[in-house]
Amino acid sequence: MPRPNLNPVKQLIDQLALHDLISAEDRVAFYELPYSSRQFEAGTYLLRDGEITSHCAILVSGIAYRHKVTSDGSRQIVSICLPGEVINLQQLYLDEADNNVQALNQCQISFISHAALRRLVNQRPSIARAFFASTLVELSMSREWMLSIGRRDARARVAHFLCEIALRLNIDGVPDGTSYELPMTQEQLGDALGLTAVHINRMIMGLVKDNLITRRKHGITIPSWERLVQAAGFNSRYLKLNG
Amino acid sequence: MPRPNLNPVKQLIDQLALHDLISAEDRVAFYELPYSSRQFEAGTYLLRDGEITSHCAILVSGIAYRHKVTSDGSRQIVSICLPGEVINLQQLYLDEADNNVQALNQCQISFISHAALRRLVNQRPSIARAFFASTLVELSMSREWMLSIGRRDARARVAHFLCEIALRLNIDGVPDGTSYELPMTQEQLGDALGLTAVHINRMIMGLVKDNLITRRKHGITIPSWERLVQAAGFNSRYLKLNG
DNA sequence: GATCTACATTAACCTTAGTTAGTCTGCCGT
DNA sequence: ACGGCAGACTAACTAAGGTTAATGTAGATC
Repeated sequence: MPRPNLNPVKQLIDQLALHDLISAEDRVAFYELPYSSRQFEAGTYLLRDGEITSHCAILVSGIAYRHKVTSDGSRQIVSICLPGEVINLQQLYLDEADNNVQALNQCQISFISHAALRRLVNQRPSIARAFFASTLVELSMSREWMLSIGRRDARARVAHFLCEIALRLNIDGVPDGTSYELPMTQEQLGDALGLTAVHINRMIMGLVKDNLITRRKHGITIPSWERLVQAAGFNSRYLKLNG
Repeated sequence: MPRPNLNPVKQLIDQLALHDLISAEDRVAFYELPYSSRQFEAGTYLLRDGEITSHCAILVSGIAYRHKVTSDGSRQIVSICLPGEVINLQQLYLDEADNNVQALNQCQISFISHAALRRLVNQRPSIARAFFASTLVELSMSREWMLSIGRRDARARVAHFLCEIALRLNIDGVPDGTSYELPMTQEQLGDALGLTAVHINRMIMGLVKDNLITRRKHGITIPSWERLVQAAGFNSRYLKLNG
């Protein structure tokens, strides 16, 4: 159920402010941007490989995933998009999209025209800088994801993923007993972590058996953050959340 | 042997100009930046995890690799840096480095102070934009790398890597018979592709046997670009080299 | 030339994760 | 209540890639 009065621009600013200061004047300038909003059902493509867009799409509520497909059809999910993120920031300056984004659950998207955003960014170096910083963080996250896929074993990979999402949803820290909804099938988890759904299932069962997580439908609960972090070899530094 | 009169700023501009237009005025402003240069031997760390830098380091000549290490010590190389790239652009706006960069062969690095570069970028939105675009391309490359590690089999992974490097070194295309030097050990290749050195060896031997590549020391020759591309499932779109 | 060292290469064997093929469960629509 | 379906779960088997260990080879050092 989408909350009715989420302000897209506020979401975006809050996201940018995670990694850079946004002055009061910048905020005012931001709030002058015109936008329009739409709801999309789970599964809808929010961006398609090859697409050329005229508007930036801000994910206001819901969760989406970004993925690429090899020439022989297997899929790799390369990131999870959470609210506040601009789904197609790449298209602001590059032409064609080279990846897909799909909604995991119902998503509200707000659109701001490239022209308006480019103008804002050209007039306000500090806003340009905030977008830049946020893209640098995205790059940092993608490097950690590579490390997971390339070098962690399946169990640590799953645990690491669960840690990352937990922390991104609870940026001030994850007290023991924290729960969150992860509306992903095990097949999608597999595509995210470079594994098969069957093996994801084995690993999840293992984590549950060892009481590193508990589950209820798509809800994940973390009884002990420290123990999960340990199993994952997780270090949150790459998320750049503190400072 | 480093060529004596490489101009670091020119290298940087050329790199940026791959993905965005750089006006004559921007170039002039660029050339006013003060810099200093140094040579580093193969193996030297050019950036260390945790480091805070005061200068941007432009790779002027040579090849370097960026890597991260898991808590239990295995290493994943997450990108290859070629001349013109700023090795630590992240540190211009974020504090601590969260990855390492090491020289693969002898590298010339030129340093420009963060302060000077920030000033330039603040005064010239078009330069800010060029750095942004180049970072977006880096992000795009890292996504393709994830796709390789997560979903391509070992043989395609090696072939894909060889394709990417060939094209980045020969941005106008790779005619049949193109050769290049890849100063990487098989262990480093393994760390780049999420495989072991032993298995890299098996795959390389296979590619040689099938005449997809030929070798001489660290030199790679590609007899048929089309066949290598085929074996790799390679599509260069993600490199954003044309347009 | 003798030796050292780093790296490439190969073989034999092992482990992790993939594959296939099912059953089970809960939810949805009628 | 019924059937249909997507997704979770399991088991048996396979295969890709990892591990270990040995041999080969070319430069570098003395």
